[in-house]
Amino acid sequence: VTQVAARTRPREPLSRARVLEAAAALADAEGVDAVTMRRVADDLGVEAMSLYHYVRSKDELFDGLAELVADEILAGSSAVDRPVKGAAWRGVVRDRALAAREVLLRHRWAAGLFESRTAMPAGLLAYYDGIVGVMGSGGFSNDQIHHALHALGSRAVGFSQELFDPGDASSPRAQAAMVEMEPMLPNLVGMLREVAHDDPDSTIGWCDDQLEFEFGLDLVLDGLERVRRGRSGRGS
Amino acid sequence: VTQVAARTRPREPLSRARVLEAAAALADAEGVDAVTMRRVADDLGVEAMSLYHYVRSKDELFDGLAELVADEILAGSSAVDRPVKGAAWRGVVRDRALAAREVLLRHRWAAGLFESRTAMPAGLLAYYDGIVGVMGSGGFSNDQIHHALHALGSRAVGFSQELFDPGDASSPRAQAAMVEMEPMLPNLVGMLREVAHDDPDSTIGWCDDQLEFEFGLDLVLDGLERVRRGRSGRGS
DNA sequence: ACCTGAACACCGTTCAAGT
DNA sequence: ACCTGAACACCGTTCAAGT
Repeated sequence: VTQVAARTRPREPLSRARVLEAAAALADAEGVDAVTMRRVADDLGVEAMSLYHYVRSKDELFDGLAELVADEILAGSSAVDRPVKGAAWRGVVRDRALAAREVLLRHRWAAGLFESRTAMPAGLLAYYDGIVGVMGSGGFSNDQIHHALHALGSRAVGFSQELFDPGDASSPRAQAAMVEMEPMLPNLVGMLREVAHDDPDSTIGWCDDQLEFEFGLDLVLDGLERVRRGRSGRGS
Repeated sequence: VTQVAARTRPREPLSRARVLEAAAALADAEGVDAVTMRRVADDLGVEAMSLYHYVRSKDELFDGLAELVADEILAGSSAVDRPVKGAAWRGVVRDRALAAREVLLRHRWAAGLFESRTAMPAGLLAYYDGIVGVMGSGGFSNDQIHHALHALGSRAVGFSQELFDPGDASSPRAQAAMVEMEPMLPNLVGMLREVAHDDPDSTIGWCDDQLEFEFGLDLVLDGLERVRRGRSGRGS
């Protein structure tokens, strides 16, 4: 796609940063499966083998992509930095999670990348370090914070699996599928029908992802605040 | 691996079920990346092309694997079926989530499969239908149940991303890494040091996955119970 | 009907060779 | 030093052919 530019300025030197940026742009545009060594090289107007001077392997290239996005998350969350006393921790953690979410919505392939990599990107570690700091200032014990990070799970970095998305609600095909499934799945279909009825504006799908993300996030944050205040048996 | 058996009984006919079972066994033993058409065929003592009589493509084979595990989850959770009135919903949903977790611990590749597939396996839909039924009997509105499923996310089917697992805690390599990272990540390293100190028995890693899974699950379930009782602004 | 062999278009990666 | 071309060992998949 950018081959014309590459030909016009043919001596722009390759670099690890340029390789990663090209791979990220390709993943944004065509999905993570489109990212092959040969294709990234092609977009850079170069041969596949040239990439190996800046990246040890394809695996390491994906590690680099994960770091790229992790750094964006860290940068985005650093903007949310106000003094934390007591219950104010909640707003800061919430806003940081939502800031992280915005980054991941720009790079939808990144969530899957975080899950598949074994090593945690340095930027993500730094992001977590900030969360730990905020919660510590808020009055949580380290043990409580540790549990809290697990309880938040990927929500802390702005995503949760969209495991439950029935897809396009209003299409004739979906409506027919609902009728067909109703005998097998009476409770589920009944629920979906009512949800769709209550909110006829959500024509694209049944589920407002942003709203549901915030509902789940708030549910966990509220629970953690109760732990912090000692109004729960947990976290002892 | 089972080629000897295949040679001994050379006329055992192929079938979609046998193909899926061979693929699942291979994934259990060597990870999901080892599952290639050629390798599955090899394990069955057959040529790669033969599989295409029972499976449209590799993608459809993975769909089949997801369905296999989903059916196991459904079967395992069906065992948890006691009368539900009011607050008893919580115990049933909890036990079903933990039963689902046991299945996923036997097939560690399945969680990733659920996330990567776009279509939800029929068994998982049936599982969710059961959860909706239980929560409905417990007194939740359909709208509340819908939010609840999103809030539970993958926890409802027994897994959550292990996004935050620092790995082997007690190895000299890890200890050296801690010292090295401390200036950059003071809060995180401080937390981990204290957690490791409080629980010196967890020598394999810092985190007891089962305990953390239950902590997060209970936090969400407690929050949902509060929603059910109307003690929260949410769920209106 | 069920299975196969050869072939095609793709991969990641190695190596020796170019400039 | 940086990039390349040919080659290797693997993929998923098509197609025509075997039994």
